[in-house]
Amino acid sequence: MRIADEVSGWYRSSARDLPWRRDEFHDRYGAWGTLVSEFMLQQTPVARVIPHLAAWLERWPDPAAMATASPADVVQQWANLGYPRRALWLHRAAIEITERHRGDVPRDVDALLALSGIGDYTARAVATFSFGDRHPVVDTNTRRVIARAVEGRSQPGAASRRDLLAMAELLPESAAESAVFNAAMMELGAVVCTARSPRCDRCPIQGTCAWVAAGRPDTGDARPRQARYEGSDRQARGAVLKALRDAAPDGVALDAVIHDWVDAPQRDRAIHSLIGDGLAEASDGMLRLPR
DNA sequence: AAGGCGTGGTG
DNA sequence: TCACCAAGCCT
Repeated sequence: MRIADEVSGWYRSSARDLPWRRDEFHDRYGAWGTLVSEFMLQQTPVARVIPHLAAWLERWPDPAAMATASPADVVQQWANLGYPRRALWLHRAAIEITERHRGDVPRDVDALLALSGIGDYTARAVATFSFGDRHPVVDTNTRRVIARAVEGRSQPGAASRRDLLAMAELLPESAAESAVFNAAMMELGAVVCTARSPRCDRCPIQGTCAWVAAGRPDTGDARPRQARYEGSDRQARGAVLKALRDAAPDGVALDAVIHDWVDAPQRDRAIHSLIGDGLAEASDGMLRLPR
């Protein structure tokens, strides 16, 4: 209760002005706008999402419009946002929404969870931030704030569904207040209670934070480490897909795809795994974005 | 359920 | 400089 009041109060006075927090954004794009923004924000920083979001929604203003696009168009428009499978999942979700829900983004969390590319975070984010319902919305920021303020640890553990219960404990009674609080916890983790250099001097709950009270101890970090990118298969996939985007719509001759790549077997693995994911297709000796 | 999956900014 | 990190999801 105390945490919610303090964090929500801080949020109301100092939240960043982001596109998806504006009334006109919701008036114009409704829950579809929220859904698209949440897909883009899955592991891509806010600053990189903003320039792409408006262009996407102008081109495909509702799920039915997106459902008529080709996978190639979607992957092309996704550009360099990263993790391009998300573009395919968003496209598939648009088709599912059109077929199962008459083109309207569902409000029910279970219906949202049943859509492609939507998990615990995105389903509850849409239900909460677009429809105003009362759910625990837990992302990496929320987990870090709870780990520190409540549990007195320097970093959260691996993501777990238990996190939903921990956040549910802190939620205000009213749906409207809980929506603000969910956004406020994410905002606090994003700009104050950051992963590396937390700005505790500017924190609204510094006085009640268990981690601060304990002297900000290093309690270790059990989160799984991200694998090295340089030299990885992921890097090769990224290079192949960039070549296909740059050469769209015709594609690239199969024997010329990232021809200078030093590790040839790795390049071939990348090509085949992209085809397996539906991010590329081969025919007539050419590799191109999927039609 | 641990590991795979892009890309770019930063402390 | 370079390892870390980012409004996660899927298998």
